[in-house]
Amino acid sequence: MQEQSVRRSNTERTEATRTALVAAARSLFVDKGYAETGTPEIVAKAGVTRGALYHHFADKADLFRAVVTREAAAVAAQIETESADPTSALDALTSGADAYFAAMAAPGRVRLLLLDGPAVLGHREMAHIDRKAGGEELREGLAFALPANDLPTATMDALADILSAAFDRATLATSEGAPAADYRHAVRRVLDGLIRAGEQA
Amino acid sequence: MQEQSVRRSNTERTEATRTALVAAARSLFVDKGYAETGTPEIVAKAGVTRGALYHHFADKADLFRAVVTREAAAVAAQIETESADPTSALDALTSGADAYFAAMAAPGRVRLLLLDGPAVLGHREMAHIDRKAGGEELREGLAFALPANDLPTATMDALADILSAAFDRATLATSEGAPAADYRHAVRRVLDGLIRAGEQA
DNA sequence: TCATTTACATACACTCTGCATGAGAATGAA
DNA sequence: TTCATTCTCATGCAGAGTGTATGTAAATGA
Repeated sequence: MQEQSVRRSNTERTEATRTALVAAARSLFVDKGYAETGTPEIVAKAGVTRGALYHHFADKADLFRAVVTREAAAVAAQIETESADPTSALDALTSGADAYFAAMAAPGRVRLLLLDGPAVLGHREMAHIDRKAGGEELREGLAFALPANDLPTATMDALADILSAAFDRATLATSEGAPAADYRHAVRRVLDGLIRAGEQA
Repeated sequence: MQEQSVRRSNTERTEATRTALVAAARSLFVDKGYAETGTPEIVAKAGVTRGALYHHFADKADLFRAVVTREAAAVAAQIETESADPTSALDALTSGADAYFAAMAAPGRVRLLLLDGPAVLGHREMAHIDRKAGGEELREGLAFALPANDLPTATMDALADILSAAFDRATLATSEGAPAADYRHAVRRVLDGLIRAGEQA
């Protein structure tokens, strides 16, 4: 007869250490940033050794990738649940933008997804992670708000790309203390202009 | 009587080593990125020792700051000389955006100013460097294109901020191989919408 | 001329990353 | 149940890199 506290299945052990590592890493990455956080500090907080880290993750960036992937999924899920059904084309876009701003207001998300993420993993991989996590609301919202035959698909994709960059800058600025109202007004102005120009065309 | 090659003033020596370091660092930062470039490699290429580097610069990031500051000034100067005088409000903005795209097309500038710069120095300091280098064309262009009494100053500043983020994303995307025409059309669409909405207000 | 400052060069201490080796626990087949 | 195999880690090591402290020669200027 073996005690339950000692006897653990491998899958249980794996999941326990992985989640402990991801949680500890997220906390430290948020507080100190990726470059300033060392793996010894992470494993100390997680209660394991560096050997466990390098057994489960290829390297430090791979652990960061796991943290970012979780976070992107959480943002997408929150947007999904909190987005109200639109009453107009403009409302579809602005409410979507507001849902994005609200989701990104959770502590640490700006640093993980907008600052360190692109720097460590690159913009290409970040875009891939966001897309896989379900971050396509903006492209869909644009396609709904603007007549499909008005703009070619490639231009629509580019438009969604630069608009998401504008949204990111707005969240970044507000996270650094800029008044949120100013950026909300600016975003609304841009979206309003797009809708009106689309209607007149 | 002393030979000229041996006898050098301190200011000459300082400027020579500083420019050699900045040039070598720029080349390596562009080719390999900031994190992947070590100070031993930089000083070897510059023909000096690490002692000289740490005598003239506080640390590796400070040397990077010197590189970025020079580059931002070069971009601002190129935009200044190449920008045509506008014939309309929309033309003022689009031609300014085109001048920015052209200036950022020079090799290495995307990596220095849009990728590694914000990651190493932070967005706040990058914005400060850009502003000190003269990167205020966009705010001035907006103020000229949109009626001043239409929007409060804070909203105008926020609008310029998120638009510059959109421009940066467009240059980043094209530098990664995306068709430039798609992003030019998307940018034009956004600017066109802003102007029209401003006129109708 | 000579004291002081400047501009470096060299050496060192420290930290971090990634890997290699090995031990103990879990798994699955006989 | 046994036992070979695989999995999950722990420990130790090698290499690289950063920043600093110390020493030295040249330049400055009184």
